[in-house]
Amino acid sequence: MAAASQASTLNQQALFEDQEVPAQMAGFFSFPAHLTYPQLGSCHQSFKGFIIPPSLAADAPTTTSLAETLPLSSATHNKQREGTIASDLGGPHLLSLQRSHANLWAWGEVNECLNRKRSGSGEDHLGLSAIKMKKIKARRKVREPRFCFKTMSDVDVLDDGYKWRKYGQKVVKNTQHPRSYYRCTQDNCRVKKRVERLAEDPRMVITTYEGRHAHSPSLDLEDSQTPSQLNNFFF
DNA sequence: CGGTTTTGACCAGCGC
DNA sequence: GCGCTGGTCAAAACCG
Repeated sequence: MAAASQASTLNQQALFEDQEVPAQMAGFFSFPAHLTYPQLGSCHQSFKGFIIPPSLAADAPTTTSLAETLPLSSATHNKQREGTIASDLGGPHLLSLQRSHANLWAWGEVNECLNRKRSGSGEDHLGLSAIKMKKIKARRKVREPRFCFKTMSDVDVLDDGYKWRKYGQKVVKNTQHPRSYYRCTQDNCRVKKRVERLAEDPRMVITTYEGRHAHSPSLDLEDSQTPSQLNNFFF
């Protein structure tokens, strides 16, 4: 489990589900290391991410659909196009997302998707068929809030500061890489996560968190930063 | 020896 | 109703 927790270069897309993400947050940016992120906990490495607003994310509850809806190229294509989150923050302005020219590509994509969503054009939203959407909505009723990352990494498990126990592994249809299932080891914490590699590009790891931690990240880590200050980083 | 991983079995939801 | 698929369980194996 923990042996695979050292990722080097990360390049991620983040999908916030069932959460209110400020509209100004959508886009590419860099997550600094040693801050606490919702459901991720304390990240011990910096990574680049792509936030999808909940208005878009709400219809993409599975990692499969995430992979389908977000072009793979958007992560790699924007390596140098991200804004930044200031790490020296405090008070209400925890986030400082720079909406620069260099970020236009990402913003364009988000806005385009938003417009499509608003106008309700077509039967397909983000490439999902009506049947699939129906299926997804049916399942969403009983699901905890989820949060997905698409990561370019040679290791599967992101070091997020929490302790996980693997409880299953499954070969998913149409993929050559198995999906692994993890559960938070903390008592009374029902958070789960799934880790799988993208069929189209095995370099990409998709991590899906389900539920919210009811506790702080593991204390045996060197990070002594007060999680309470940053637990509501986004929310 | 206790915690973690592996892996086959089982179950529930869904489409046909 | 049946078969397929994803998700979970649980016993055995593994490891520090």
